Amino acid sequence: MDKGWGLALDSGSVSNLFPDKISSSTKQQQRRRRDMFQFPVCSFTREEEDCRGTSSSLPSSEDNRRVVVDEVDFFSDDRDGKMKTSLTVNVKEEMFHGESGPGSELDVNTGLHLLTANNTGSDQSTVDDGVAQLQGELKHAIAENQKLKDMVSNVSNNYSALQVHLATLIRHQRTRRAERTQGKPEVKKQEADIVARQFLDQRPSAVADPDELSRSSSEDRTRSREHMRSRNEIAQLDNESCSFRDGKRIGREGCPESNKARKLNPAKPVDQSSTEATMRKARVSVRARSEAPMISDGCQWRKYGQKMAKGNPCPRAYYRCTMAVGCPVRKQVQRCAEDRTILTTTYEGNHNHPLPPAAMAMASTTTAAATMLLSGSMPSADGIMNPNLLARAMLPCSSMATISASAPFPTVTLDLTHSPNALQFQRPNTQSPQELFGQALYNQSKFSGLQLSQDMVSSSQLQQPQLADTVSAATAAIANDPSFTAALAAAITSIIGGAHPNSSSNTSNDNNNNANATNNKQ
DNA sequence: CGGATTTGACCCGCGC
DNA sequence: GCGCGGGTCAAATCCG
Repeated sequence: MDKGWGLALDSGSVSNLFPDKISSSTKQQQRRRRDMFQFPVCSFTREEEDCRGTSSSLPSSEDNRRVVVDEVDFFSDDRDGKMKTSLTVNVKEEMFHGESGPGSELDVNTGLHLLTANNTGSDQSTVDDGVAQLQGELKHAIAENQKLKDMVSNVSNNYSALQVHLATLIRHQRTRRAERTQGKPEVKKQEADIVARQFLDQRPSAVADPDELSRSSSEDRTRSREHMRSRNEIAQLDNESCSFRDGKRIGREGCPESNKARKLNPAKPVDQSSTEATMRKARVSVRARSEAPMISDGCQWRKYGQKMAKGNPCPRAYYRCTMAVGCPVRKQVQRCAEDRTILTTTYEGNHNHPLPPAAMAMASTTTAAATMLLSGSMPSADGIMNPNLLARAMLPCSSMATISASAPFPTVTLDLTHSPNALQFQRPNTQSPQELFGQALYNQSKFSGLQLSQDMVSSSQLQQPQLADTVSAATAAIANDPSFTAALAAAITSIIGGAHPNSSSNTSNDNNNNANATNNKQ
């Protein structure tokens, strides 16, 4: 009888070495067994087996009988010479591949074997004590693991909020700087008001003041038109109380003064307003191949319009984020005219609410891209950055990342359609399209944070030497320009937010289901 | 019945 | 001034 001592860990739980339950062999485990990642462990009992690498523990095509390993010693620390506790995992398999035949069923024993350094008599009570002690340690580890998970989750959420806050503050700072240089106190004061109110809008919707909510909601609805009315923003804000009453729109004709005021009160100089609109309206466009009508990105969207765009027989759909009341994020989805399998999704705005892990990769990446774009388009101490350098550095896994600063809105385009790299790091079979897409973006954004934490990037991702130059150049540029702090923060966020893609699979699946349900309706 | 989607109308900026 | 195109609204409709 072959007695196997292999250790198999679900790759999805590598980050969690202490699952909630240490279960004995179950049918479910046996089914999952085939999908598990196996540690290469050498055999210590078979003399004919020497440690020649990972293949020693894997079955060969000629011999399906599993090569076995006796013991994996997890807790070999024997400093005090007392108990030496080993966690051993038994895997007894008669056949490795023959699960379909009778008698070939896997017999997996994941029981704990405890060895003691001074076990002269193999005292059963000592073993029991060891089991109890180990179970206690496991419980403790499980509890700590859960705490750490919670902490990571909290940090991610806080980072999202801070990101929004930071962008607002930067905007505010620039407004103030412009105020100092151009000195039009009255108008500028109103601008500052707008900024402050925008920040109020960006708070999570949990703020409970009904008046505030009503105003926030109405402002959000009108904000969508800000890019059109940027020259007359102040006048429009003054008229909003007329256009919306108790949070309900009373019609465009309900306030005849409004349009008149817009035309007659160009309260803001063109250059400043356009700058502000640009800050708000930077867009991130993602091109990806998908047969689905919409790429699932972890957020919930409500369709609010559809238009035929010129030069494209495919209609363009307009979506609004519905994960929180008043979330300003919108997206446009349109198929490419030349290649109908390519879906172009254009994102605009920052979420004003915490995001589920599945949406973090996308949101962080788009935020990072937008921030990077805006930072690059702004004069810095070192002059103006080359935006395409930024794009390439930021998204090196994408074969094509371009920035278009042309009117009306600066847009970063991330082209995933030619990028096998962007999708090649996936676990096979098990990921939903949403996870694949989010993971691709996660990989990209993680790569963009290469200099921040190289150890976080797997070696497989580093096997892209052609990217080294652009990444290094971007690193130098970023290091020399403090204005990229926000972008770096976003990149860090993307790392944190996507650092546990596997552990977020439940959430992402939920969201994916929701999104698919939405898609199916379309 | 309530929420999501559809779709025609409307508004606005821009170019001619 | 007018027409065009992009973007949004909201009543009507659909759907679970």
